Amino acid sequence: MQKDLAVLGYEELLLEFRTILKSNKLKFTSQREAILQTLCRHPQHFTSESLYLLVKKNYPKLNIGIATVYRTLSLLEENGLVSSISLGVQGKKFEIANKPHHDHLICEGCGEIIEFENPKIEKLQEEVAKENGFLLTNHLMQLYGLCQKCQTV
Amino acid sequence: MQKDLAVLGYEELLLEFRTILKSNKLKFTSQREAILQTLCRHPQHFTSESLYLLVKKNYPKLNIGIATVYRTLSLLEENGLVSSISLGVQGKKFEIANKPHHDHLICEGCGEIIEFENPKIEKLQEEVAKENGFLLTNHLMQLYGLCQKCQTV
DNA sequence: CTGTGTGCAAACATTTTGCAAGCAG
DNA sequence: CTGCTTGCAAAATGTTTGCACACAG
Repeated sequence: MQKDLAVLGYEELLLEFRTILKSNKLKFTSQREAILQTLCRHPQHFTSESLYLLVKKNYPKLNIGIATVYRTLSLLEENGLVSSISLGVQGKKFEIANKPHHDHLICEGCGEIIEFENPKIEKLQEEVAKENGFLLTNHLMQLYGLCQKCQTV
Repeated sequence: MQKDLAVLGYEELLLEFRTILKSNKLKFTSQREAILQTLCRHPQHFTSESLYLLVKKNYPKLNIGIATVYRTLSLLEENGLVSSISLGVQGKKFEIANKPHHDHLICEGCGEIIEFENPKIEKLQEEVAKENGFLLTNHLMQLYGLCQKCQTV
């Protein structure tokens, strides 16, 4: 259903976004552009709040509101340009979806997030789903632990 | 660190709870008992709200408050008697931790949750952690899809 | 008795919504 | 021009906290 985005640059994502907007009769605004641009230039994991603050800082003239950030993130997520993970304590985080699916290793000490992919696990997940009669659409895997640094503290 | 609870019945969990309370100089109250009992008798996945409503219904004399449910769930979770998963849309859910670790298959159609365990995946997760220098303490894996019923609708 | 636990309501944090004005197409 | 989009503030949601009274130990 959803186009595979592989590893896209900003230009391609922007084009993708404009296409989606057009086909839904939505408008391309400077706020939406600023949010997409910020997500692309900072391939980190944002909370709604932290993304809001960064956009505000980088585009002071825009006078953006937090509601717009929420609305745009929902829009981007619905269309597969952004994906989110919900961490327990740290709340929900978003990242630009310009690379293939991956999962997360999360340090409980310093909060660092490492991305990884493991095809063997993915295959086993498919098997589990099949055994239970499920048609898999998505999955979420987060490994919690201590990174090398935090183990020695 | 945490005792393995295997598959315990209510009596054993109750004893465990009382021991934990005593060793922390906390008190065994009828509210705490009612919450533990309700969790045991209904091995489903509760939200704070749904657990609150059920306890309220089953123990009308108790006149329990939602704050007590939150406080007790935190207490139980800290001590490993309850575990929680945070679902995207459906919010956070709790279940009694009287069986060994397992993960969840979640139907996006009807919300049904199926539990499973898969040692092969667990082993691969350990490997991923090791490759990244992580010391694993915990993990979360949720597979989303459509159950057999919902595929045909 | 003592100090922990409770219900209640207020406080909080986060996200959503209604609205009038702004602006893209 | 039209109607989608915005910022703002209010509302809604989910969770935590302060307090005076209750009650377990």
